[in-house]
Amino acid sequence: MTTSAIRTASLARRERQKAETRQAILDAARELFVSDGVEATTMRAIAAKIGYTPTAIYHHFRDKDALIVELCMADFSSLGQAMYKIGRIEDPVERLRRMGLAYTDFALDNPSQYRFMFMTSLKHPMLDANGKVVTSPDEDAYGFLLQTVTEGIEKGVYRPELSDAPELAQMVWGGIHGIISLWFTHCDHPHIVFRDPRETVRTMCDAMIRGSLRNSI
Amino acid sequence: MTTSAIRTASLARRERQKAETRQAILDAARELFVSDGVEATTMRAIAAKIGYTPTAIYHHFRDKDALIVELCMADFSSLGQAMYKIGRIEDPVERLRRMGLAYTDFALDNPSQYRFMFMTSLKHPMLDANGKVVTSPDEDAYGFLLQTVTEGIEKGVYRPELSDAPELAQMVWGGIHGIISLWFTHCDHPHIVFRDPRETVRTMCDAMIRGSLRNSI
DNA sequence: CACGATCACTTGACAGCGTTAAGTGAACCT
DNA sequence: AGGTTCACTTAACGCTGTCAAGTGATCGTG
Repeated sequence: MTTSAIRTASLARRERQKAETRQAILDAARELFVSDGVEATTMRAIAAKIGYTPTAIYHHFRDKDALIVELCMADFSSLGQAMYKIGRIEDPVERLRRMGLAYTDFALDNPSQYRFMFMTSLKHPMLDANGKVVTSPDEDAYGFLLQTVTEGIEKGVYRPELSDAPELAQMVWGGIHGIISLWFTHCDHPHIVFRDPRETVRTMCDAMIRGSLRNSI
Repeated sequence: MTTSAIRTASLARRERQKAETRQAILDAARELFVSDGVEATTMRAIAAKIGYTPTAIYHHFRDKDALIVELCMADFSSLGQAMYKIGRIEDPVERLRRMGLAYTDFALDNPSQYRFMFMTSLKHPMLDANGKVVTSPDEDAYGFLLQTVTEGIEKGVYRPELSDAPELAQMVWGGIHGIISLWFTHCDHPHIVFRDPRETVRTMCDAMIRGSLRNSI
């Protein structure tokens, strides 16, 4: 083994070890965020879970928010992939409906992630080292939604007054998001009997789509 | 002046003074909550604003949450009154539409209040001294909504499969809430161009109602 | 081999938070 | 005049996120 080979090998090991503790921090943080909530999870608790001191975390992440954002990015990616799978469906209206239901499943299956993905405004949104916003187009769920409603508009399936793709997209997204987030924050309300959010979303999608089509059925 | 008259007079003055500082705390808290947000507002800041020490607040409110809830109650009342005014409209469908728009106006005109009314889960919901939930029926906005959709169902204006009033109510409420809350948390998002939420809500109400009516127009 | 540098990590602290036990002093009733 | 009440203060507690300074193993180089 040459000296340079040893050098690179040891360097690689150092970097691998650093990456490992970084990942350990992420794993511990994710677990605590999910079980206790983001706000209630302390840097000290995350550190204790992996046997480090709290300050060790700051060698891997600028602050608590950066840690949250990092986990957020992974979640956006997996949500985007769930949307991507549905992209195959030919009919843009049926695809829109299915995307809505898949989005709802994602939210209800990952409530804690959903909370900090869509129910909080993160201070520094996901920026990479160059300061550019990180979103690979393959994973951009909103992009998929926008494209799906655009296809519908171009095909002329929607009523003529519904020609603004962003408005249509935000109507659908917002509508579903509202049912989900209201459920998350208020399902225990003593005076309101909440219906199963999946059912309500389904009903909403049907009503909203039916009311948006040119040929009302 | 009799002694008993003096007694009651001084007692009344004491109580009035206590009520005044209590109100001063509420006013200061409201102002800071609105300008800085609930989370960012500290008990110390509220106290400083009215020239007291932080601990003084605890003689009037059990904790910070109780302070928030107290303000919340006033806001629920004024939202309820806004809904009540619309109650006169005869046609339950048009009334529903107008309630949606009024709700949206309330939310966008009082963003900070809306945030902690509907976008956070309060630990101890509004309970009075007897432990009963405080909501005078005249001010229960959700009750008005429920009644309005119920009237529509009874009149037979909605499609037969939409016969569950709570589901219908939560569909409408959730849908509007989603557009509003998404706007609040994400309107500054660098990659998403948000449409005016009032417009989007209007479009949604139209589409949702059209898609829910028995006689699709 | 020895020496200085690197760097992941620790120590010990800081300021700020919500909250509380104990104390103070003016107004009150007897 | 003396005792009680009570709105309010003082001083602290334990908690948080965060950081400056230090440590020690590992490393490249004379």
